[in-house]
Amino acid sequence: MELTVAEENYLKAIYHLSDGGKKSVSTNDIASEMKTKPASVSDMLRKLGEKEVIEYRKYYGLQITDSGKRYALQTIRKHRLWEVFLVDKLNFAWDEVHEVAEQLEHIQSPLLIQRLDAFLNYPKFDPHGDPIPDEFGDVRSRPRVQLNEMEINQTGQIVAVEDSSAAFLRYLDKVGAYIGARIKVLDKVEFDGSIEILVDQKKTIFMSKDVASNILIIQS
Amino acid sequence: MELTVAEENYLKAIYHLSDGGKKSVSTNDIASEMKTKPASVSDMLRKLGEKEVIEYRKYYGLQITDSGKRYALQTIRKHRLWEVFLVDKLNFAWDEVHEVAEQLEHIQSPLLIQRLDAFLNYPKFDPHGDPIPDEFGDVRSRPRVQLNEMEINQTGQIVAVEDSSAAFLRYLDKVGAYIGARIKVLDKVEFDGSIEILVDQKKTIFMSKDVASNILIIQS
DNA sequence: TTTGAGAATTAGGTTGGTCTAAAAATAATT
DNA sequence: AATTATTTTTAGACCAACCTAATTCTCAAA
Ligand SMILES: [Mn+2]
Ligand SMILES: [Mn+2]
Ligand SMILES: [Mn+2]
Ligand SMILES: [Mn+2]
Repeated sequence: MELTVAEENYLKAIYHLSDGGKKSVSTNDIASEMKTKPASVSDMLRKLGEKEVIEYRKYYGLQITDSGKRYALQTIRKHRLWEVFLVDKLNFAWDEVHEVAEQLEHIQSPLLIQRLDAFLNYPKFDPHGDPIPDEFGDVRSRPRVQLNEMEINQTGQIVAVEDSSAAFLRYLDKVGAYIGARIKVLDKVEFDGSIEILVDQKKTIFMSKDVASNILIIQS
Repeated sequence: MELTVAEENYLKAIYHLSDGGKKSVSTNDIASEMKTKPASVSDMLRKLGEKEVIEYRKYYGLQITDSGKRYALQTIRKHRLWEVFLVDKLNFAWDEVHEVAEQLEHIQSPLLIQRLDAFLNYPKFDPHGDPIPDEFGDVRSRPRVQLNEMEINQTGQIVAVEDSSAAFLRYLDKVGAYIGARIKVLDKVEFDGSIEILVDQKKTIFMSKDVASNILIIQS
């Protein structure tokens, strides 16, 4: 069975809003995420229910099915692979890729995705540090901590940011704290929670607790 | 103004069928090209007329406007750039690319196309030897060379013959050197100017300088 | 110059995706 | 427990893109 572009977008939104099927999602939540009206969502939920990618009980919410999860993860996989392509190969900035990936994720061609994946050297994370599901929908998830929660002398790798505003990304770019950078905590200031880190064993940078709390690390 | 995916596809078909606005096209021609019914075409022609990308007089056919040509050439440009990407970067065979390019050509992002063009090193021809319009819609008139003037390792596509005698055409047929065939020069013999070429990546043929000088190639 | 074949258009219907406004169901408050 | 507020669904409509069947138009042959 194949899904329409709109169905793919709804399913992806449902997957994200429900945190992979764990939390419950409301019609209004979906509507605001999709920038449509609740009436349109009700209509779509009925259709998604008929296609059995969600289990839908009127007025009582929905549950994404295993089939639905597979579709959602497939779309997420494509979205993130394209984002890697745009950044790594076409020199897009982090904050320029989303709109385009939102379109590219709907291109139908298993061969294309397989080849793209190989061309990009089987990346495991997208430019925002989010994990790329494999072709079976498996997501390798490693525990991520906020940089401000790390202790002195602990080390790790920057894998994601929680604030992806252009201003924040520009700041990171400027100080050289890019995704993938290896870091070590050199010092922490008790008073205000600010932190000093060593980036890639060569550059030392200071940042406020506020900034650090928006940087996600996988420790190693 | 923006065109829908369907409108882009119709306009591209009209552009091609009319040979860039030179020949007249019938509703039935469009219908069979687009694999739709004539009734659907009439409907679409009315819409395209309203958007002034064609000039449409009921029962008397249509004329693509300058605006329409620009849109068509833009879509063709994107289609062919993506084909180059698929073949050069993702190792698609040149007969596997069309379906996917048919989808990719509708992605809306001027920046994407600009960057893709640069990434591919500003190619002038697609994998089928068709010219890629530049960002202003200008198509470089395709310089044709005689096969005997090509050098070893150069590639191209057979586009015409200068001798159209039955005997010559019969010969071409026999060796599989038909119009449209992609060729690569494998070897040249200094002594008599004879040449060895690879046809469609599978068949090797020898020909005299005399024969080769009657075959016209667009290099790519 | 009438007529008939074929081409093209219109009429009316379907599906997907959206909307507003009205109605119904659930949740919260008194 | 009753009433009000909020959420959700339904009703009815619109637009894009298609379809089949009926109609209209053009053009060439009788
Ligand atoms: Mn999307
Ligand atoms: Mn992302
Ligand atoms: Mn297309
Ligand atoms: Mn081509």
